[in-house]
Amino acid sequence: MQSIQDSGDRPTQAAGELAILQAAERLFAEQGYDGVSMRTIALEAGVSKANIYHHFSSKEFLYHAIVESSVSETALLIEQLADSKGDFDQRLVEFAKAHLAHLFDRKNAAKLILREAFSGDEERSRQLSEDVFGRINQRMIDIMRAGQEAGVLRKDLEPALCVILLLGANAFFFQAQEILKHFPEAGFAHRPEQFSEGMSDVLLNGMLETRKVLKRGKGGRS
Amino acid sequence: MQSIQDSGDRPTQAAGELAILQAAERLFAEQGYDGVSMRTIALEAGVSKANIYHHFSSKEFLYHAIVESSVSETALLIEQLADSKGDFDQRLVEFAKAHLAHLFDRKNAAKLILREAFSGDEERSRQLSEDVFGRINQRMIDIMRAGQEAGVLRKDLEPALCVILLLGANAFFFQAQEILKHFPEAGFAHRPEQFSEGMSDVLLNGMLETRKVLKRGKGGRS
DNA sequence: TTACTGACCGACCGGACGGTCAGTATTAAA
DNA sequence: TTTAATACTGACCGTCCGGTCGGTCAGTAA
Repeated sequence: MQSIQDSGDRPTQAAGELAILQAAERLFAEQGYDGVSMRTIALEAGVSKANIYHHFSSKEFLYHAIVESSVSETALLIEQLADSKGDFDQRLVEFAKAHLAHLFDRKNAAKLILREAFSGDEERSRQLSEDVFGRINQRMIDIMRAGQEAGVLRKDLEPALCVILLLGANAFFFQAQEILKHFPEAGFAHRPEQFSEGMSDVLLNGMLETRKVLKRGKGGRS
Repeated sequence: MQSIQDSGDRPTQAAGELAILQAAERLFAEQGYDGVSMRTIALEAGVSKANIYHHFSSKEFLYHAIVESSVSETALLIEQLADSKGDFDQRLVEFAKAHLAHLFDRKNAAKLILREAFSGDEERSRQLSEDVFGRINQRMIDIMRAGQEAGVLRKDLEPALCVILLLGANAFFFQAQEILKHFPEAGFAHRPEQFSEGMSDVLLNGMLETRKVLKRGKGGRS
């Protein structure tokens, strides 16, 4: 539940340091690097600005500490998710659902990483590709390949494309949720797992060799 | 091709004003509101900082002028796209392709709007919902409904979900392209229209009542 | 008691920020 | 050619920025 470093990696973590990290993570996620001042972070954390510099050598350093913490934690969790067992299509549906749930669970970290990824900075995006996306992308591609060899997944599709469509749909829904809530017709905007079901339904039906009925109570309204 | 106000809405538009708008659009799209200073815009536009204030009353105002210009232009173009003729599935494929092409064509405007949409600001996202996304979303939903009544589109799917999956896939690809380029397996990262084909293939096969072969040369490698 | 440490603070620095203003070119109608 | 408006500029303002510095204080080990 808590965001940053719940168990100490040092014997005694100063009370202020944790407060700083938590406040900074929230603020950076909400307003971006340039949108947040060290004064605001200090105020939010209930410490002096000088105290931040006692723990972190610069604003840049503090920001990266948070990003990297989010990155490594997220990468780990998602890699674990990708290790699920079961049928190919079952695994995919479960993963999609868990992945989306994770995004909302660690909202700030996810926002921060997406912000970082889409910032347009050449160096950052390259590094993120290696640290997070590359690994989980490769993991997912392996799963897709296995699905193809098992004769379940269509062989004429690029595995990477399937992965991007799945992860992209989740990422987009996560980013756009606030906007989707304004659309009266998009009831799923308020229920991520409902979106997940529908999304998996469409994508899997488009990607599998033979169609499958995923929903139980299939009778739609009207 | 040019970004902002090619035909004058005033008899003589000051040379500087256009330069300001173009520079500001590019910079805001690349670095966001907080990341760009009025000094930088002035320098890039080749005018004095005071001159910007002669044409625009504040930084906020300049920013909104650009966002709104991007919004109205984009909304118009996309609504026109949605008016395409032909078979239901043909229309959808064509639209998806044109929509993605448009994103890349008007890169700065698209970046700006997405930035604005996902900024998390309650008011902004609400306004954008009404001004751009709401209208084209509704237009697309109508098309989907027509597809359902014609018996082409699966009736057990929420139309809004189909729309979001389609537009979301494009938006995500546009945002993530720089990152995708780092993935050796994702060849489509360098060719948007190739992504468009694959994406339409999967989505349509997942959404149509009966499957369809979209690709002509279907034999994939290996 | 002394010596030392890490956590923490208020006050301050140079510089960059958004924004203003008096004044100078430039243009076009009279 | 005068006049009036518009386009434009350099110098300047108060504020806030990231970052520094001298110093306080509680804890602890010798």
